[in-house]
Amino acid sequence: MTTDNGGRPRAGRNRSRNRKNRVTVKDVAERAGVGTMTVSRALRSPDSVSAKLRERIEMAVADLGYVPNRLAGGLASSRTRTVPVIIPSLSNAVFPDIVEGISSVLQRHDLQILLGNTQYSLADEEALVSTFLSWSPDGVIITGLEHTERTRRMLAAADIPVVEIVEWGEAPIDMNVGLSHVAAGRTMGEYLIGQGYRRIAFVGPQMDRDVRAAKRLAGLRAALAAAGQEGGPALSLDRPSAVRAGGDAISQLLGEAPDIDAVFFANDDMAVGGLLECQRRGIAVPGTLAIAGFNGLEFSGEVMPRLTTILTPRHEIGRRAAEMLVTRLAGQPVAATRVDVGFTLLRRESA
Amino acid sequence: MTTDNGGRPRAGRNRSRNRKNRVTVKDVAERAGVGTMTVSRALRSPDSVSAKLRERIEMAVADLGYVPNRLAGGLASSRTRTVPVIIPSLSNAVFPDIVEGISSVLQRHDLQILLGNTQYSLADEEALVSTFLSWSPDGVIITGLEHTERTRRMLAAADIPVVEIVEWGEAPIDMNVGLSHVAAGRTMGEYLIGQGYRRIAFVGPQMDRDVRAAKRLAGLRAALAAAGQEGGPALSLDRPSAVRAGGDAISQLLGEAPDIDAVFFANDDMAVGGLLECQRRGIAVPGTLAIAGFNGLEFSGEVMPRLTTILTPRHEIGRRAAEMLVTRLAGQPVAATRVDVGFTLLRRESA
DNA sequence: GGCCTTGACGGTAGCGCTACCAGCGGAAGG
DNA sequence: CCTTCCGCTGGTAGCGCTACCGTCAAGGCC
Repeated sequence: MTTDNGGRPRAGRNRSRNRKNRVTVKDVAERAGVGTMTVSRALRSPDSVSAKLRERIEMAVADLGYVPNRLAGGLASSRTRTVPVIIPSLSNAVFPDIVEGISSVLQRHDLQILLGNTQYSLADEEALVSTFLSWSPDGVIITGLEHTERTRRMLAAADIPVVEIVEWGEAPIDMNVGLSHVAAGRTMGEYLIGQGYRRIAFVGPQMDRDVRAAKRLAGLRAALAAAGQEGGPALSLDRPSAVRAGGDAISQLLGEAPDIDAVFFANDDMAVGGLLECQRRGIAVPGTLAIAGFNGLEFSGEVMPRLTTILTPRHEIGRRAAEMLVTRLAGQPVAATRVDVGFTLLRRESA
Repeated sequence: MTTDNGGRPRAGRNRSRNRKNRVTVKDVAERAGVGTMTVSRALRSPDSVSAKLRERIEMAVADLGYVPNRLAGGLASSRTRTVPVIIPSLSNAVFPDIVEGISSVLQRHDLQILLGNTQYSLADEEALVSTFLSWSPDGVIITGLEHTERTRRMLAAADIPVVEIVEWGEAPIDMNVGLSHVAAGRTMGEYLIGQGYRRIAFVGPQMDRDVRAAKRLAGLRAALAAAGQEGGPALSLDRPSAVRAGGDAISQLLGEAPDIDAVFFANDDMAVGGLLECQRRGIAVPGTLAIAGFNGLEFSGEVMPRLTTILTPRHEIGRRAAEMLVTRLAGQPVAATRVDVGFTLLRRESA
């Protein structure tokens, strides 16, 4: 047992005891009566070792319970089978879906995820990239196309596959999978205008930091401009996206701009919050006020009326990003290095 | 630039070029006119180096853009500032909250998270633990108290702080933060019985794998038994928890056991799905059918009627687990190594 | 049958860092 | 003024693994 309930301060120093008993390649090599290199090869590329030795080595590994030390391997080869995944937040339901998609591919290829959370801060992102690179990762998956100059430089200099995800656009550092949030915002704007709404408000979370929410707003404004319309107010909340935030936003909007006839929320959780707030207040949706969301989270299709929203293929973004990375790592060419996964307007009842 | 758009297969082999240019402690030492050890010390424990040298070294580091190689450092010291976090799934909204809590503490202490996803499989968990340990992590955070014997052995032998989270119980490997899911299930059962419900059904996701959902059911059954009642059917779905799954479960239950008067869902997302399905079908909640959930996800309080549920302090679990780990790593004793964070029954309108 | 190719195998030299310990100079004490 | 002690500093020896290349045996060829 490693604990003694009282919580003895098990020093972080001096793990030598731990080491003394450690099984190394050398032990395996001796046991199998071969050289260390043969053991190393047998484990990494079994085909390059004769069947007989391979078998002996496998037995020795099993007998001794040998687990290779990845630090040593990584140091020697600068390949670590490690992929940092850098996202702005986990509380926004969008990112777990993406990470799940990434994870489904990477785990199959024996690649470990290092998770980093930037809190939508480019400075934090830069710090994360720096430490992650000190792990000699085999590749990097990072959210968005906007980074500090130093972040871009470090990633480019690392000479490993880099996939920028979620947003699709020009001049990625290396590879890119995502969608145009401006186009998505415009599509929703055009749809709402086409439905006859005129005073369309927008609600986004912390838009000074969440660039993609801001782009959706830009798209909406483009659509309004093209239609020669003015639209309604745009609200940038000072807290992360959440159901409750959407409800509060509705209350605020109704106070400030009671003439609005539609609200486009930058995220479904807020939109559903808005929808439910309307129900509580007895406001007819979409009769009095139309509500639209973004992302196509599962429960947006379960509320009544169902939420009109834009479905983003989050799992696919993660999966494809990971696949591109894996392909590159296998030394194969990646057919398309800039992938626009698009989006789908879900016309439902709320707008 | 590292890309050439066509996707040239950048070989995984031969990163020597990369290496050649790498700035090492030696370069910094030369530049600052000191020995490598002094550089190493200046970076890890600045106080043990004279102010003059420290300053010179800091300048050299900045000038050269030195970033220490963590693999080499880890190999030499067997300390890596790395903490694997092992959870069953990211798609269950519960776990992102926990990871967020962990992350908020660990990032502050310059500890990296290695994320592992077991898909509720103990065999996958064992494989994950094995690879993670080969990284010489400084500690481990792992979900649940049930593991394979080998998993437990490996973790105990690693001689690092281990925190088992989410579930609270006897004989943890090392430290433990969570709550009793049996007690929580019983509490909800007692409440429902107290409210006069008699035919109480239960719906859980993949209960052969999700041990904690099964324990909530066990708690409910204990409450029913104590009250001398029989309850209703228990449904174990064959897919992960989701809103849609809850709606389908309601449909199935109404077909199979139309006399039920309450449904206790093992998760809020399913419960909300059930609630919304009832609304679509015009079934009065709680009049005809009461609905209860579990976890206290945010939107459970926004639907109408609001969902009666059990609030679990997910962020707190993550935060405290990380804090215990950090305390141990600092060589300080942890006051309580087994922490029951408890739960709160949220009596609302749906049951 | 001798020579050269081919492929499996192993020795050795690092990868970049830190633990260990020795050295050295200055402060304190006799 | 010399000794003792202490704290800063740096040389050296690994940490455990893999890249590189040399060795050696087997097989193919003329």
